[in-house]
Amino acid sequence: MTSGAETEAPRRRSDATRAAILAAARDRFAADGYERATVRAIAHDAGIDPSMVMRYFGSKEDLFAAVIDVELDFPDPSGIDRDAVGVLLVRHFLELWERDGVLRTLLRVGVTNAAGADRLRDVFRTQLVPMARELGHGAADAERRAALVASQVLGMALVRYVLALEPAAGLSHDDVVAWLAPTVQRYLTAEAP
Amino acid sequence: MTSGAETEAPRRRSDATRAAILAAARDRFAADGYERATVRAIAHDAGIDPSMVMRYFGSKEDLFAAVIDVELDFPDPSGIDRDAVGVLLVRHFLELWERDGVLRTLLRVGVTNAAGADRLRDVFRTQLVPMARELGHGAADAERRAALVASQVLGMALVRYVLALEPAAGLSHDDVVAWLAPTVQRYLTAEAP
DNA sequence: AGAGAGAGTCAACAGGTGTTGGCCTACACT
DNA sequence: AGTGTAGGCCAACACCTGTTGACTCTCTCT
Repeated sequence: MTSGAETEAPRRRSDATRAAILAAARDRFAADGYERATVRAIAHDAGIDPSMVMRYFGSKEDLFAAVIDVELDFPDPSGIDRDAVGVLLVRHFLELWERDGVLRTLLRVGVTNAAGADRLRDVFRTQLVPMARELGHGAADAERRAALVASQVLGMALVRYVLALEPAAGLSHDDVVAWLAPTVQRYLTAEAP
Repeated sequence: MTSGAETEAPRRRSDATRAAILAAARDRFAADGYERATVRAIAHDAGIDPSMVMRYFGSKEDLFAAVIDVELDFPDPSGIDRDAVGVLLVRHFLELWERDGVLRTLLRVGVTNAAGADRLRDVFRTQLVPMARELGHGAADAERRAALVASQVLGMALVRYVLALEPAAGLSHDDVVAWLAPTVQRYLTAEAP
């Protein structure tokens, strides 16, 4: 993230610590899941005392909420090329998954933690469903198609980043796009079977 | 493990307890994941003392190993109908997911627990890869195709049973088959892109 | 009937967890 | 220079975890 908005320099030196805690927490949650990512381990990674985590974020749960509260700029659904939406979406997801660890964190934690699952459903509802609606489907149909897309995209993320199932984890971006884009394209634009 | 050696009826009344613990553990692991499924909670569900869990299974880890050690009879890969493999596989998976909770347990735990992830990779390697090979693909290609199938099938299980993403969770079996079977069919039999 | 083992309970342990409050230190401002 | 305060550490708390060993009950076999 290049901070272009802030014209003033970071006055408080606490800002650096706060950022360090957030980064350490993101990585630990992504690597270990919610329960096994201990406050002590996160504090150790950030180079500070565990009690500082509480002072800055209140509780472990609030810290996790702060981690998953970042923006996940999806492509603008309005005016997308109807025939290229599959390629566009798969490529975009690959970049999103690999840029920072937020989506990986979300997936790993969402499986056991209610707040994580909520946020995941939220991403689905505010990003994927509008895109399906933009392609001209009614409300119920759009939700169904968005869910199908989610199943394929999340499934690939699962085998690739969480389970690290070897052949999937080693596929190039182009390979993934070549195989998955037609699937996503069909889920979004093909006639209902 | 089907105990083929014992021809006699279950003599010991401990067998009932053992089964009760296994069932309670399966459900708790599936519902809460590995860490949050405590030995105390499992024992409570099974109606016995926590120490009995240890006496019967040695440790929590061994208990989990026993839970995921059950057979998951997949369809015989030899002599399958090449053009119907998509429908066959998706329908079979739906039944497998909903019959007992083992696969759901595996998915939920596999995300944070190494043993669960191992077993999941094992299922993939011993069941899905041979099926791809049976369809005439070389070793590397078969693994790639099997991984693609796994991504779609596990992804649907994820949104449907773990995240309970509403439109997906409410789809009928026929709907799921109608949408997913062509995807799986393409991953297994279409020419590589 | 008596003995022995199988099945089960109880209470406690050692270690790890999130969380809290008191104390120290170093900097910024007057 | 003196002082207030933000930033940080330390030690402890209450609780929960997996796990253990001693004890009791109850059936079965001789």
